[in-house]
Amino acid sequence: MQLPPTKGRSAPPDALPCCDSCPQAPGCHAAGLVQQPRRGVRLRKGQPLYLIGDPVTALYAIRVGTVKTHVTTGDGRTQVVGFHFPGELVGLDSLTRPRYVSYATALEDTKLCVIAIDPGSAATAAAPALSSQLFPALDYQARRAWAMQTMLALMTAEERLVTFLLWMADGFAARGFSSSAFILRMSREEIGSYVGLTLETVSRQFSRLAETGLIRVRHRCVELLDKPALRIIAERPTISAHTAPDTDAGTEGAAAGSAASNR
Amino acid sequence: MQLPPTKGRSAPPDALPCCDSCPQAPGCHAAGLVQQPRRGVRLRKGQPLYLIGDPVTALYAIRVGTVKTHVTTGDGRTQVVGFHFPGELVGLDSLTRPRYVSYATALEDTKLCVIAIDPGSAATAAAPALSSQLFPALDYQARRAWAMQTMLALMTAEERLVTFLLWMADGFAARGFSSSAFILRMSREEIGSYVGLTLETVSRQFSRLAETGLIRVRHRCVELLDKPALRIIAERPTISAHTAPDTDAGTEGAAAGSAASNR
DNA sequence: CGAAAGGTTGACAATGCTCAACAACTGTGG
DNA sequence: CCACAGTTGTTGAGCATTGTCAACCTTTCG
Repeated sequence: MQLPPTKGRSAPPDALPCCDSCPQAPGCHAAGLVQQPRRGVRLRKGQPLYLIGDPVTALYAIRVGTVKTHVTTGDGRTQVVGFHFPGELVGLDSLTRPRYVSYATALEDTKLCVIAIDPGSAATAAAPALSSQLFPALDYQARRAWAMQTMLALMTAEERLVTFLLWMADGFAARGFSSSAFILRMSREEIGSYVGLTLETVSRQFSRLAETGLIRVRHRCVELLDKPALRIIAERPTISAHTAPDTDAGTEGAAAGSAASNR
Repeated sequence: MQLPPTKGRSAPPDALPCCDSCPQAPGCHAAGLVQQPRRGVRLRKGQPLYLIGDPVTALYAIRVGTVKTHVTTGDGRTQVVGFHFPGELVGLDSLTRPRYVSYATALEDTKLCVIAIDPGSAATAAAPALSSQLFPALDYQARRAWAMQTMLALMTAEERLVTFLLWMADGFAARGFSSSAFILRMSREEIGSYVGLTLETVSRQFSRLAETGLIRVRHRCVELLDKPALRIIAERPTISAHTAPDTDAGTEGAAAGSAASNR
């Protein structure tokens, strides 16, 4: 946690047992990605998996643990761009690039599979081989980025946090865990950075939701007490798939008529 | 502009001359995507290319014109998710899905190439065939979504608009046009929706930038008078690729020490 | 046990939104 | 070609949400 960055990267690549014994095998985004036996990496809480600017040599699949990807801005601010959970791939955003475009850091003790990438071949040679496996993962990534965009553009603080909690809940549910009581692996500051709020606002909104009886928070332990109500809050500014396709709502130019506004 | 949605889609698919005569041929994201001769579509200002929920039958490459992709939210608000310019692909975000996940609407009179997609095969059969061509486009899309995410999460109104203008300028420059004087094809409201602000704020910030002498605005006509100064404003909260990787700045856990904050 | 990190809460300020009036431009029909 | 209506853009005043600064509490971990 206080180790110099290099330490994390040189972590002993002890060979872990392969997918057969992996708890994430079903539903793993890396399933069948490479045939050769994979190496593993272990990270302790706070250790970096890779740094921005490092040469891209591998893609990682999480076996156990949680990882955040993040960047820093010109004026020293930190921006979390993603949280990654067991079965997910880390490093996808850098796949076509020679060097990583973000940091990846373990939020807790974490074990990962290393999926080696032929240096430089990512965008070209690897494409045919990987694409059928990678496509779903890329698609997933794109869809999530897209959801983030609409969330950041037009949600209030409350809506953002409720949405975030429901995303977390869905993630836990997908992995067979309770979706109504779970532990957040990240700090308030990291949550805030991710959803575009300050840590104080995150804390306040959590308190407010708790007062209302919708959730229950103690430290990083969260209970969703009224999921239907939460869903309503979160889905207020969410995309409506088929909003009356026959009305002229779809046509542009007439958009000014509607009371369209942001936030 | 006031036509029923169906009209736009049934626009006469008059066969346009192929890539040889296309002004966008160099740098076109669709270059070499499909061998067969392509059909074309023409849209007039305000006409939809496709509607959310329509079955995905094609990908489109813009020959001339500008297209916006947008969605509507549960409470009736509109969210612009992308502006698309000549040489770019439209419909990528829906490529792996059976139905379009957004609207696409022409912002001005527009001509497009139709790249037919075997229904349902997008995610599977098409993958090997298309991937090598599609990869750059998907990568580009991912990178842009990512930039949007950081912009929406931590930029002020001024920073967002300057960034937007510079993006536009880069786009024009890449197509051989002046990057210091150009015409915005979209309304203030559409710009605002895209960058997460209200149209009033957009207007006000433009005025303020004009007062400062950094830009010059009349209607939709924009001149960038002091691009270096604009760059400084925009890059203030922008990702720094290699921020002193050796200092402890990269390590997490110590992040609390730095005055990291959002917005 | 004590220090450090993380979380909560309060007071205040400011950015950006809402409502509203008005001005400028576009396009259309007489 | 002009006048009008409709649309788009500008500007102002007030307000609300959220950020800032700061103090204090709680948990964790050495």
